[in-house]
Amino acid sequence: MVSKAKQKMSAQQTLNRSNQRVTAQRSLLLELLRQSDRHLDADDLYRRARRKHPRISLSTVYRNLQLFKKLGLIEEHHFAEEHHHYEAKPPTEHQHLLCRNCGKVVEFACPLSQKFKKDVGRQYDFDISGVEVRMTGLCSTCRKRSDGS
Amino acid sequence: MVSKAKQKMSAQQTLNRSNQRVTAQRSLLLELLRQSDRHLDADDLYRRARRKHPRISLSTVYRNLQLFKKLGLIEEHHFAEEHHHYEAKPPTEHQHLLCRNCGKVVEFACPLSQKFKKDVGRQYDFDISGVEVRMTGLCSTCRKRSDGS
DNA sequence: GTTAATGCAAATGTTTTGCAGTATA
DNA sequence: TATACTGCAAAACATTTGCATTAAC
Repeated sequence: MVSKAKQKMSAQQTLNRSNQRVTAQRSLLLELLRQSDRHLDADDLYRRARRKHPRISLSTVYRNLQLFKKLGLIEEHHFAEEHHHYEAKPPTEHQHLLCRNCGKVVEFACPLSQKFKKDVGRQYDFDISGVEVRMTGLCSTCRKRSDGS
Repeated sequence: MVSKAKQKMSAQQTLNRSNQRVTAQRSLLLELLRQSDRHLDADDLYRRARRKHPRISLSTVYRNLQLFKKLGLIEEHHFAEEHHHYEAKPPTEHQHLLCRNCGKVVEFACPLSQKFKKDVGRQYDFDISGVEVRMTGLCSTCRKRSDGS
C-alpha cells in the first residue's frame, strides 16, 4: 500500500521518503514530469524547468532523470531515432527478447501480434503498419550467476 | 514472387535491380548485413567492413544504412540507450501507438501482454521484467489528409 | 560542518553534412 | 562524360563528466 500512495504524494514527500535531498530543482523536475500529459525528452523538460527556475542546467536535468529512473519514479521510452541496430530484413516477422544483463537478443515468433494489430487498429482508428514487441529480462545463465553470488 | 527471390539474390543483383550504383563498399556492406547472425550497429558494421576494405569511411556506412532502410532491405531496431522520452510512472501498465506522420502517441491498455510475458518467459527460460509493445501507423486524421491529396 | 547537488564548461560518442576527388553507368 | 558515391574533416546533436561553488541535512 505504500507504493499505491506514492502517486498521491507531493514531489517533495516522495523524494524525502526516498532519502534524497530535496532541492528546488529536483522537486520542480519531478512535478513537471507528473503534471505533463505528454512524454517529455530531456530538452523539453529543461525548457519547461527554466520557466520557473531560469538558472537550472541541462546536466541537472540529466542527472535527475537518471535518479528518478533508478528510483522507479519515471519510465523511459525509446521513440526517437538514435543509435540503431540493423539486420537484413528477414522473411518472417519476429519479435525481440533482451537480457538486460548480458545483452543477449533472442528472436521469437509472435503470431498473436497480428491479432493485436487488428484489434488496436480498429479501436483507435489507426492504419497500423508495424508492431514491435520487446521484452526485457534475465536469461537463465545470468540468473544462475546472480543466484550464486 | 519477385520479393521472395530477393533474399536469394546476391547483394550486387539486389542493388542493381533497385537502380542503385553498385560500388564495392555498398555491396560489401549489404553482404555483411546479410551474413551476420547478430544485429549490428553502425560501428560494428564499420569495423567488419574495414577488414575487407580498409579505407571505407564511417559516413559511407551511415549513408548506405539509410539507403538500405529506404529500400526496405534492412530493419532497424532501437535497443540502445539514446535519446529517451520520459513519463511519470503510471499506476497501470500500458503500451504505445505512434502515428508516423504527426507523431501523436496513444497509450492503450494491453492485458494480453501479461499472457505473452508468461508464455515467452517459459519458452526461453527468461525471467521477464518488462514488456513493451509499440505499434506504428497512420492515425485517422493523417490518413484522411493523405487520401485527399 | 559534512556531504550531496548544482552550474558551468569541456569532453564524449554517435550521426550528419560540405566538399573535392573518384568511380560507375 | 555526367552524375552518384566516396573519404575526409568539420559540424551537429544528445549525453556525460570534472570541478569549484552552493545548499541540504
